[in-house]
Parts: sequence; C-alpha cells; structure tokens
Amino acid sequence: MPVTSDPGIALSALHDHLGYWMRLVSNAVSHGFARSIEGQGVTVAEWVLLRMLFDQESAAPSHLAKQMGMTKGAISKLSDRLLDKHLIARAADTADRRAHRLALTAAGRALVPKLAALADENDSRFFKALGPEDQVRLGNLLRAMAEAHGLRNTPLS
Amino acid sequence: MPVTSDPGIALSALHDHLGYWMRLVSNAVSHGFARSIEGQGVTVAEWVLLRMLFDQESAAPSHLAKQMGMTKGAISKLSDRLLDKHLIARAADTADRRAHRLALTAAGRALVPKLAALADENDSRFFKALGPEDQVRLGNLLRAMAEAHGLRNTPLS
DNA sequence: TATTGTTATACTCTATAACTATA
DNA sequence: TATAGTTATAGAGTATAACAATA
Repeated sequence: MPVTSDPGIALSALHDHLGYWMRLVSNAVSHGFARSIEGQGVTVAEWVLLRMLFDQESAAPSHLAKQMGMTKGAISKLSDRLLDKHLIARAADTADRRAHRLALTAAGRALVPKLAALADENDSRFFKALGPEDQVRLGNLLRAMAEAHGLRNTPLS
Repeated sequence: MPVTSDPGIALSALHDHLGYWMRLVSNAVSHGFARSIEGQGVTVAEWVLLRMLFDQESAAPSHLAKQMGMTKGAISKLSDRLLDKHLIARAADTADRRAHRLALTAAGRALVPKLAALADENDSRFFKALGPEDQVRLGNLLRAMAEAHGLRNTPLS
C-alpha cells in the first residue's frame, strides 16, 4: 500500500514512468559529457554547432537553427560565444547581402576531433555497463522511438 | 566516405553515440510533458516537488534538495514560486528554529492527481510506439544503467 | 511584403557563495 | 563552528518579439 495521506487513491509515482528513467540516464550521460569537455572551454551546444560545421565547410545561421532545433536568436548567442573564442568566423554572403556564412577557424577545426574523442569516451564509459548486445538493443529501441515520432532535431541540453 | 574537409580522419558523428539518441527521445518526452502541464500552471520541476510532498506530508527544504538533486538555493526559488501559487505552505519547525517545513495546501493536494494523470497520458502517448514487450525491455535497460552508475536523483529538466 | 540576422526581454534551471539566524 | 535557509549573482538554454537591412 502506498504511503499517502489518502490511501484510497492509487497515484502513479515518478518512477512509474519510462520518461523518468529516460531522463535520469540521459541527464547523467549529458552532464558527464559536459564535464568532460568543459576543460576544452566549450559547452555541449557549442560542440554540436562545431561538429555540424565540420561537415559543412560553411553554413548560414538560419540553416543551423533548423538543423539544431533552435531559434535564430539562440544561434546568434551561441555564435557570439564561439566567435569570442575564435573557434568560428563569420562572413557576409556574397550572393545575398542579408545572409551570413559561419565557418570553423583553424583552431575550431583542430578542436573538433578532440571533442569527438571525448564524446566517444563518454559514451563508452556510460554504456559499457550494458553488454554489447544490450547496447544494440537500446539503440534500436531509441531509434524506433525517434522514427515513430519524427524526431529529427539535435538534442542539446 | 564521410564528407569532411579531411577525409583521412575518421570522425564519429553526433548520431554515432547512444547518448545522442537518449537525449533526443528524452527531450521529446520531457518537453511534451512540460507542454501538457503548463495549462495547469506548473513546470516539471514544480510537479516533482509537489509529487514528493504528496507522499511525505511535510518536508524540510534541505531534505527536498537531497531528494531532487538540487541545491538549497534552487529549492528556495522553486518553493517561492509554489508559495506564490498557493500550492504549498511554509511553516517554522517547532523543534529547530532554523528549520522550515514545506507541505501541500488543499489546492496543491488536489492538483497532484491531475498532474499524475497527465504524466501517465504523456508516457503512454510516447511509448505506445513500442510494443508492450519492448516497453518492458527499455525500462529494464534504463534501470540497469541507473543501477550500474548509482543514479538516484530525480531528473528535472 | 517577406526574409536574414541581430538584439532585447524574460523565464527556467544550474552553480557558487555571501549572508542571517540558530544550534 | 557548523547547520538551515534565504538571497544575490552569473551563466546557459529557451521563447517571443522588436528591429534593421535586404530581397
């Protein structure tokens, strides 16, 4: 019998929801990663933006906003920080004078592989608790959820 | 071959990490829940505090801080908002005059079952995409991760 | 008129620490 | 001295909207 002031009402507990366990594990993995890259002077959102630019040479802020599921304003703030750190550069678009292009600097390009290695290590460290088969099963279940709900935006926080 | 400026370096992508998929799905579930309860005027963190008080009659802020994995300062701010909404009440501890006791008001106690029902609905809505067996498998995998890493604090964000 | 991007405002959550009252 | 709690400050993320420049 649950310990409540009104035992006549059956009330779901926090841990009765899969969402609770998802968030518990997800937060631990993400916070662990945030700690592992803060020595490199970047946040998780900054890592995502840098990693995306690594594959694209240059991108418009509006394009990154769509890719990352953020607003234009949020991308501006994120870009400002990366510009201050000299990890990206901003240039005017030659074709459309409203538009900008963001690209990695040499320092930014050199940093991405280090961050990717830290991401690999963080993922391994957490999920090695599951055997190899269960890691595959977990990935399949999560991708099935993402597919079923049409989830596409990169998760940041 | 990956499209990068330096094809000689194999670089893990964002979606190569289980942490990426965890966060993608977890964020969708949590944001969906946040939207479903905002009509009741509360945030997810407020829901967690209210749900915990429902089982405890009253609790000290410092106790809630440990339970929820938050600092004393964060609990103070959270409590202030719930006090403003008249969902909880604050009283001096009779034994230790430094300490306080937080408890649900009648309105707060009446609200918790509504929020619990919304939490049930949100969880069902998202995870029905998996069959019943896969829901059990996912829960087992997540609880195994939590157990392996000693995760205990309630995830909020 | 619509679009690109910046800037401003505000709110939530987090973290640290200064501060008070009491033990 | 240590503890309980509040308050202050700052940073990160999110969301909305006002704004200037250009299409």
